[in-house]
Amino acid sequence: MNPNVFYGKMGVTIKQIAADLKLAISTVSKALSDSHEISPETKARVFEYAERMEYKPNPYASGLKDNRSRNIAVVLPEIADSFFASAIDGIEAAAQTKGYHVMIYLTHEDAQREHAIISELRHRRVDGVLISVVSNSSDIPHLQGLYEHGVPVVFFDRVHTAIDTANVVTNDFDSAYSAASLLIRKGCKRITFLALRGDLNIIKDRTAGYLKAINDHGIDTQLNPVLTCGHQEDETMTLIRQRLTQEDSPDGVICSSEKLTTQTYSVCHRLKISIPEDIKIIGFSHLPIASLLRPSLTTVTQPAFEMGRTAATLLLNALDKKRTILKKESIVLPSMLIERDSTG
Amino acid sequence: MNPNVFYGKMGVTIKQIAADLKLAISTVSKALSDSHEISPETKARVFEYAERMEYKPNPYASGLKDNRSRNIAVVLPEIADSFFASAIDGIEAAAQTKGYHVMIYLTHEDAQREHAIISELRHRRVDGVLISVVSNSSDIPHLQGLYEHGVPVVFFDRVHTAIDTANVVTNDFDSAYSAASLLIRKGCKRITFLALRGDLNIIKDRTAGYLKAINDHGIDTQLNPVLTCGHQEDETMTLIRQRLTQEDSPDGVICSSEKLTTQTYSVCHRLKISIPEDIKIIGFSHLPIASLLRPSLTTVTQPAFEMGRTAATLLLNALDKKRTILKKESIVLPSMLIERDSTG
DNA sequence: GTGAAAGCGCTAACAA
DNA sequence: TTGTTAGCGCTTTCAC
Repeated sequence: MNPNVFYGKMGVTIKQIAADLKLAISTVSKALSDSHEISPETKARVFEYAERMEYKPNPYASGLKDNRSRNIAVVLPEIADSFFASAIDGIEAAAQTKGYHVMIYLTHEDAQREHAIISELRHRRVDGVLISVVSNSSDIPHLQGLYEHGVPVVFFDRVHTAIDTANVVTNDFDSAYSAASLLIRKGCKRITFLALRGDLNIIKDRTAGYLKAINDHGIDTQLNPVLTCGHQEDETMTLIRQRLTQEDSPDGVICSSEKLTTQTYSVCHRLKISIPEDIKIIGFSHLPIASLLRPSLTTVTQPAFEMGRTAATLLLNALDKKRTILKKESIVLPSMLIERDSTG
Repeated sequence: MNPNVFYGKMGVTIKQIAADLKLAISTVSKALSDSHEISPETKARVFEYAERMEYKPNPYASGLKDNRSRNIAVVLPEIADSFFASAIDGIEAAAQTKGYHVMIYLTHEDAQREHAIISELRHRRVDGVLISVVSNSSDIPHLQGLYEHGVPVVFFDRVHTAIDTANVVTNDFDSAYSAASLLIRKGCKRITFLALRGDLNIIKDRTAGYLKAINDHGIDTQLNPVLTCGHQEDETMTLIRQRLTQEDSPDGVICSSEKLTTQTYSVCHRLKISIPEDIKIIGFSHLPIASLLRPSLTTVTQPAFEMGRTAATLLLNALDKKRTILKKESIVLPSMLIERDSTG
């Protein structure tokens, strides 16, 4: 069969159906939406014919009227992080049940890229935006603009509190507090907290929780510092290696992100520092295979799927009611501290 | 500030600009597209005003004309698998550079869901589709229909050869052959190949490569069987556990998917079967942290990012040329067998 | 109960 | 060089 037969064969339009059935376009439109002002016979004819022709309304044509596409955007720093992968899973689940479609945008921790993406989203390609930001200090005006122009925004995980909208987070402060307390309880005297450069609320909260625990236990803060790492892999690995080989090297580490966690493990493996004997490690990570690591990793595990689903549901509910301004609220879903072998 | 001030404040339209500048709509349109038939002065005025008003064309309004949205769909079994996460990364990278937008659909290994999604995509919400199918036996008519109705389809990884379009795969047969050869070389006498239920080309190819290796080495096929697992976690774990505890239990396992790999590791850990002494393991997996597992895992690692990017590029190039029928071709990107401790 | 017509935001053929 | 008009596919008044 010649493939060109099909070339450009588009779906049937309402116009086509109207012509074929010798009806007015509006009659067909009403019939298809099961309007009461159309006779049962006509409806039947139209339905049957539409079915046979596999008619499907063009979503963007209908959307043109009320300016909706039923598309939402998800803007993320990266996707290779299992937290974000699971979050997307949750978002997609919520979207599918509500008849929305999910567009993915990756910022790769680059504020400029994020900026470009946000700008692009002003064009009304999507009805709303779910975002986990690159940094707190960047791009507030743009996000604010997006929001003000009728594209609602819901933050999740990495939030901007400067913008008055809904967000979904986890209890970062408390989790870090618990993590530090665990290490202290396990006898660690020189803990290092690995923070992430970039002015992020979640990192600030985790750091604060850690410091509070150190303080509450009356421990020397000098010996239990915070080490701030960047997003560059080589640089960070070097930093971690230096820290683990210096004099008075730490006997406990809390890694505030998934990447930092795996990087720390790598360094320990290479330097043959044994976990948990020489050093105990806790990672903020959603890794499903934490238990298969060498040794199995004690984690603060975020409710990633639920956070994604909750954020999406908040957004979608608003959209369904055609509300583009969301009540400022913060939904906090708890993380879990799961003890495994890396804390001995 | 009262948030309601902004409620529903949409972007400026070309109509608005025309009215404000006392120009015809078409003049503005042409000016904005830098048409040669508009005077420099008018252009300047329009540009400047559009800039000031932050005018952005509505993508779906323009798309209505030529029936394009510049959206593409990516249909995947799951996202928690690091292969697919990386593939999305590659797809998104290609899309961003070409000005396309990526929509994600998750089938969760469910043929019905896949079917529903494919149907939905017929509605011209997207200009093209990248898909990694749930199964070979399902849904050919629907995909064919999609394709024939002018929505080009490119398969990647899990392909349908029944449809005459482009696809991107990796050298599954050869990789499995190499994997089996490695185990044989390492002295394994009773290898089990864990296949995945569901009529997938990649699994068939991997299985075939494995069997060929067994044959080529003149080894007893009875003692080196293929065990087919399902997608249900509990069921699969039980199956694996039974296999590893039976009489004449295997001294080598090749896991044909990422999930099977981690499940096999879990079982070994629980049963305290030591890798690689009691059993050697190779996994088809893109896991970035394979080296951190206990013990580090020998993998067949797919070029996930490249596969995604290549598939997207094929599709996008066709779309740019308004070709909706793609030449039937198969691009094969090589996987890498990376030896680590799990094969001793 | 059905149809004509306007309009969503934009492009493009054709007039002026 | 600029403006008028028609039309993309669909919805929604408003007439008949």
